[in-house]
Amino acid sequence: MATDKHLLLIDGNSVAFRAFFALHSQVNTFINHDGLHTNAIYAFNTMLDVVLKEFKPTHVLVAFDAGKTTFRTKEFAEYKSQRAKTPSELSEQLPYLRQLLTAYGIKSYELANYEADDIIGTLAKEASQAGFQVDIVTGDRDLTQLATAEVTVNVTVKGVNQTEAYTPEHVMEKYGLQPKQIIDMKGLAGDTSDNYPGVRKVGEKTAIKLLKEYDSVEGVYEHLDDLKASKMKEHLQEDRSNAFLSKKLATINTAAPIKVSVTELKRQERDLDKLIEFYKEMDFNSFLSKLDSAVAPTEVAAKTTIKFEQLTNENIKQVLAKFSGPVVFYLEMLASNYHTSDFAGFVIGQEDHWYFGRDIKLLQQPDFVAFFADNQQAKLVFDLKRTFVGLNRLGIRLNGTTFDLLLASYLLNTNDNSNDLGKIAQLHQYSDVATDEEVYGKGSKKALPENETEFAEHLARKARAIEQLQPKLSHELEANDQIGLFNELEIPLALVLAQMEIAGIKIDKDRLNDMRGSFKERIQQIQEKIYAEAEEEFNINSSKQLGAILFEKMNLPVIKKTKTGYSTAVGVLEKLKGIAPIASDVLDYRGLTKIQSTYITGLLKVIHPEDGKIHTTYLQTLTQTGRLSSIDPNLQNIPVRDEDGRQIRQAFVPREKGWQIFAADYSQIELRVLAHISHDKNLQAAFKEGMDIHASTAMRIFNLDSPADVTPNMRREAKAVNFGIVYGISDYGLSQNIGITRLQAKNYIDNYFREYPNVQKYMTDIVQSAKDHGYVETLFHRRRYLPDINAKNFNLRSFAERTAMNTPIQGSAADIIKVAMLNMHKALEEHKLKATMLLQVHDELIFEAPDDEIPVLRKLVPQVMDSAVDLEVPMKVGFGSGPTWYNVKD
DNA sequence: AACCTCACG
DNA sequence: ACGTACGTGAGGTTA
Repeated sequence: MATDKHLLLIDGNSVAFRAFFALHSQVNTFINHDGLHTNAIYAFNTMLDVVLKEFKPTHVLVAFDAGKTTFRTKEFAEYKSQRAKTPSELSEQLPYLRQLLTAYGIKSYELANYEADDIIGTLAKEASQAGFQVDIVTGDRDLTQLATAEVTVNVTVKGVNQTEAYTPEHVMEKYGLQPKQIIDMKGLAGDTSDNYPGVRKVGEKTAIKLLKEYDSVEGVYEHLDDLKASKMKEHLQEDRSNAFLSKKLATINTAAPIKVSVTELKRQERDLDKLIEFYKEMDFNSFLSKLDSAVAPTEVAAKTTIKFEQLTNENIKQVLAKFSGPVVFYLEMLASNYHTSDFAGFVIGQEDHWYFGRDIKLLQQPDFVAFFADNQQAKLVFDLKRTFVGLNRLGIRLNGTTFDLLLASYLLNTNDNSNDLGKIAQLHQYSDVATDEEVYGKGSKKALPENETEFAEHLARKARAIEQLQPKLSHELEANDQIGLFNELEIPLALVLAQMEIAGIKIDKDRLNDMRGSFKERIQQIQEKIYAEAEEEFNINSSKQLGAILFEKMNLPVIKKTKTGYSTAVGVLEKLKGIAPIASDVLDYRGLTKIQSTYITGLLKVIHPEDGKIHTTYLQTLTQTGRLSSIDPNLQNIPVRDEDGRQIRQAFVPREKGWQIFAADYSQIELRVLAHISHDKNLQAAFKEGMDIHASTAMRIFNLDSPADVTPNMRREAKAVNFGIVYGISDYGLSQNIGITRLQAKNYIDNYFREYPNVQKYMTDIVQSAKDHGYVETLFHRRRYLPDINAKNFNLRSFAERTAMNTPIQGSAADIIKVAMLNMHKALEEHKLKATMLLQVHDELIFEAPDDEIPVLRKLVPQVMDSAVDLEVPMKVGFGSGPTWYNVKD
């Protein structure tokens, strides 16, 4: 494909717009020293680097819109008139984009009365006739009408760093239309964002159907008489002129009177002096340091120098004695699992005195051990839990941590959930530290740099970044009213989680091995049955092959399709059960193989060879709501709903004979949280009276007088409504979930909101608050930004709205159990119990304890969990114990 | 690496 | 008209 004639055309306004919203959540952190917003410039620059690298064009042009009036507004005064004004934070950035492009040696162009689209269309045509390969980059799908064999239209997805390439084939795949029919589709469907009408009640779907039949708008109207009488036909007739007008508006002009020719667009070298000046003006330190490494490519990307000294047995005493005030400590482990990873090295220091060591035994020197144990000696770290576990493996107890850069960054913005110090530093405008990928590489090539100085300097830079970012992030936490959440919840919780991970849970390996044998036989039997039914052998695990068998060979009805083929998901197979026994067998097969691969062999693989336990890793800084997640292995999704899978829990046992597993869970914690934050009297009454909440909801939404009138099916439906409420309900979602019509679902929801009016008020208010502030909060001030809450795109916006409703509920529940865990950990210590907290599964805590402590736990655990917070409704905690996790019962 | 499927709260 | 339930992780296949 390499050619010496490759033209890249960028739709400047459209990409700038996408760039602006890609970093919209950070619009107030991307401000330069003159108070100029820079988020769109930054993201635009990133995009530019990506596409230049990807397409390696010889010629480049960025086209901009010239102004509001164009030949289209002459045609149709309302064109784009509904469009909200470009935010001033964005429009102030546009002139600087031109500066950036100039420094990059790239021409930009605009033309009075024409839009950027028309410039691009005209040049694309001209260039492809002149033998150029052309790539267009835009955020606007309308441009896919320009796709040809020579012209590829790359539409930005997920921000601006990724594009989807529309060739004519891809347009066909996506829409089932040829590129030139895109304008016919727009003609019929109209475009709300550009504010032209199309035909009433005709959307993309209907338009595509019509065009497949009649090819074009003209074709549709020529054959209008063939259509049988319908509302749609009436609309088509009435809106005929709109359809033709809309098509005209959607059509890109490929003969605009432009004054540049392709040959003038040859890409020039970047003007490094200009670019450096520009980046300094914008405070783009990360781009600056990249530029440095481009100028002097052998050096690690960082712009200042750093000094360090080797730590040795001889100087430890003096080094430690000299410290005063908070000390930064960073321990490096390269492998993904820190419970088993080798130690690579460490750095310790303060105020630009950094001490580096590769020999981990140095840390075990008594002065050092005492230093770590000293609660009065403040330490600053990155990833406290990881550091605690690492030191614990060396027999060292870490106390006195006052700051964790990773945790602080997560609380400030859960959207930036990287675990890489370098990346996090960059997000906070600190660029003097490389990312691990830059220094160590990735995948199989990940390794320490050969040059030890480079390694030491990388660690020293990390330490310095922690120290320098601490005041800024602490200040931001304070501004967000999150100091309590940070100091009193997440920091101490990191230590509790670390100790749970370290404790691990004992596994009965023999039990798992026995199960492996019996599952293997059952799988074999059912596999043979399926082969017999299919009359051939195939890979049942392959949804593609399975689809071919079911829907092509056996001709079963296609219920649902996925992007790539036939869906064979549970719901589909359930529907086929009645007509084809093979569907039911495939379901059984899937159930068994899932248990076998994920839970039996999967868990056997991660049993620690020395202690026979499984040590999971909790991710404390990942979820958007404040929940934990569990990996390597995930112990938060061990089967419980089906009996076959549930038996896996028989392998989770106490670490010693004469001990038991004890488990306690919050009942309906999310609905209780909702009752609390909505102050809804009716919902609160149900909890205060200790009613069965789903039955209570059923009585209200079905208007029943007595609990005895609630049928099991009513309770089931009411339960689904309660779930739906928590998730941010929609009639469609509810109707799908319980198999009723959308109208019925809407009816249920209306009834619900009538019975629980303050819940409805909460939903309305929280969405409005999210729109006003850009984020929502939990009871404990955990924050989630919702950059899409004001999006024009219906899907993005709706999703953000549901998230706004759900996050305070799910997140507050997460806060509450975290408090309970802290208090529980303290209580076990205070009561000097041997009992150990092992696992957390969102609303549930699992312990192991000697038999004689079980009666103590039965009182203590519910009491501690109950009193974690004081809500307007009571908490309820269920609990039980038994010889294995499977057998816990009251 | 992306997709599908399915395990949990 | 739009097309969905909220939050996760892992194994297997396919590209």
